[in-house]
Amino acid sequence: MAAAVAKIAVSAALYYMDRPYDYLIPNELAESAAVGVRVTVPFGRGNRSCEGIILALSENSDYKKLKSIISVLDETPLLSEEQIKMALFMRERFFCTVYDAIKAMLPAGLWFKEDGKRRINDKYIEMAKLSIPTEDAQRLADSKRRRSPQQANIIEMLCGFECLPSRELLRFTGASRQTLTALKKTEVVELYKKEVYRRPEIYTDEILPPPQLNAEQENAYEGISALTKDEKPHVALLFGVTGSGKTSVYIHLIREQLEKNRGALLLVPEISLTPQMIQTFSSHFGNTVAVLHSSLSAGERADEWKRIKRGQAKLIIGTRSAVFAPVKSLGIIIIDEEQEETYKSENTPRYDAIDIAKYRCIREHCLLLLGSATPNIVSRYKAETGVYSFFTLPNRFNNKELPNVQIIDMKRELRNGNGSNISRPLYEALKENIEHGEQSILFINRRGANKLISCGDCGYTYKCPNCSVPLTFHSSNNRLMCHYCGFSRPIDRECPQCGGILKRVGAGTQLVEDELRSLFPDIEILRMDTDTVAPVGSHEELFDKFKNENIPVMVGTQMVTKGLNFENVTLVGVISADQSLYISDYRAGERTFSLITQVVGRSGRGEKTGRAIIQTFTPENETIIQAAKQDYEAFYASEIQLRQLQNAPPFSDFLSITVTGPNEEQVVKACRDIRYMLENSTVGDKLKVLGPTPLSVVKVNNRYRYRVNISCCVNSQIRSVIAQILHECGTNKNFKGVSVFADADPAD
DNA sequence: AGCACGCCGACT
DNA sequence: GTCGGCGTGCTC
Repeated sequence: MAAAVAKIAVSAALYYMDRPYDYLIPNELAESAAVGVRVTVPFGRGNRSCEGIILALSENSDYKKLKSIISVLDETPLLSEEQIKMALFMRERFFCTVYDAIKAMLPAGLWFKEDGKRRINDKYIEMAKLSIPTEDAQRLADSKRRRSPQQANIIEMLCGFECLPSRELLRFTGASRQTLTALKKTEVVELYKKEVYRRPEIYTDEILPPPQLNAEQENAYEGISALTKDEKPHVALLFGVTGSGKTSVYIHLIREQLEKNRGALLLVPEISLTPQMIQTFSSHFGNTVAVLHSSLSAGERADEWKRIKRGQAKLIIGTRSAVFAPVKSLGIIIIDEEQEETYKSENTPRYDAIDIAKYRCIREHCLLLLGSATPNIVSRYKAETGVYSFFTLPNRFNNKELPNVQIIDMKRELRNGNGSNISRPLYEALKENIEHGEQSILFINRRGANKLISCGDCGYTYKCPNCSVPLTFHSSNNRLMCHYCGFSRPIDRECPQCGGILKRVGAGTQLVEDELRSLFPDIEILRMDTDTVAPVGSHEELFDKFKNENIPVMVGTQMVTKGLNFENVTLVGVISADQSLYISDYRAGERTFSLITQVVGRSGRGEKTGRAIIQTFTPENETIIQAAKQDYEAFYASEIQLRQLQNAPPFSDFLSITVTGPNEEQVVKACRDIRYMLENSTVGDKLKVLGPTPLSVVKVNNRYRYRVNISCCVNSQIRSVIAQILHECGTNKNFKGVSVFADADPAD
């Protein structure tokens, strides 16, 4: 008996009403309605049609009044049974709908737009090849030489190749389209369509041999490689100080897997900041590499996806969402710079790529390798307690010396009458570097600080009318903008309140650049921040310019800290080390340590020993001192004690339930109700509930945002209580007008 | 969310 | 009498 009923996840379902809905399969769709295909179904009172995906087939249903599937959208299933299982896992783990999970798992290009029209088509090009044996063709070409030289040229050219794209063939021979068509008619040449991939350009010249490993690297490689041979899935942490050559170890591990005909997945925090890394991997693995990241066009993304699915690409390098790549017989997942927050998604589904990677490793029997120069405290703790295997590369490659680091007290600078962003010692060092023709990088820690506009007389600042934040100045369009809702307005000539003079405050890149220009008027300065680098690939251009033209100074935010190697950079300045310390988040210390360590590591990558200058208003701060010494172990030792005292991760997990809505009292009230429900639930005694607390930016787009924080040891029982509460919030009329979502270990 | 069903006020 | 206000409840 054929299946008559399909269990379907529908797109219109909100979290609290998300469950498999049963639909009848009409006879004419009996063939095509398979598990994993998308369908359209009527849903709700009005029977408006919405998209769904078939999760399972069944012979009957407990439900009496079934509706029928309207149409089937895919010829072949988009998802395997295994991927459907993963979507269900994601729903449980990240409090999202099955459909949200599936959307995150597939490349955007595979989807119909909501209007149902725009779809990514396959791309074909026309190819030409000989349809007669080469010797005959050669003779034919000779005989045609006088009467039809164009035809002869084409035939001759094709004798040297198996096949050629028609376009190229015509371009090289200078022949016209008609000539080629004539050859097709006489059945000398065959024309056919071949599918091509819209591939993002990657550099492949010749395949380099794997790099030589030193004893330390060899050791780590051997140990990790042994884990890949175990039946049991493992997680390993590779702690390698900056410059210790983690990448070389990765290359050997990946190579080993590819040789066994297994796939490899390499996740990086942000592709645009790691062009050097991609180039390195391309030069070792050539065309088996696929690159996945957010700035690919829908077509490119869909094509890379196909190459992976067909097994043509075996090493996939990508950002967070690449963790879903359909790699054939996966052997290893490597997550580089695992402490980075970019692996956690900030919008629905709020998934953590590391959790997904662990899930895949268990299901697909492969190894998960987390790599970092400054491991996440939780990961390091798991390594210590034996949950993860632990490997270290304690020395810089070739035992290169660490940069000399100097901490500058900015309070003292201020007392000595220097109110600028550049301290005296930093100025001296820059001057010296410029004189020696060596390069310098200045890093601006912009978390928290921004380019504000304020009145010099009355102190007036511009506020966003929709959000509770000041507006920041953008030089690219000369307007004041809100980072949260996108509101913008032109800048006034004078203070709208008192008519005074408006000026810029805060250590924005622009401001530091201006200060540098007045200190060093004849020197070229490169500025790198989100203002200057909007278009795709422009990071790379700027980095190349910096390197090739030997520009003396580069000023930038976050993006100058990532894995770049510039041999001639011998000075790194951290303009303001403090800002990220004052964010009320248990990760603040960890983040600051990692950031400073990374920037300092940019200095002295070449022959010469580098130096670094860290400017701070709190020179006695332990974290800053430890980062200056690049002493991760000392930092870990003090941080883990602190975590124990605070009962923060890894000693407890954090979860949050966030409520947003246009009415502040109502939002706060909803939070209180949720808190009450949590405390009086069956797991109430296992939770510590805090809040309601406002988010750091309490109002965005005219919606207030408050949250209840839960500290506990998460388990499925607790998750199901939270799911029940979310369900209650969706159905109970007291929660009308507010929206509620849950998040495991929120970043904010 | 989005839509129908339902039960009370001012209109041809 | 009835057109339409938005409160209530459900979605296979």
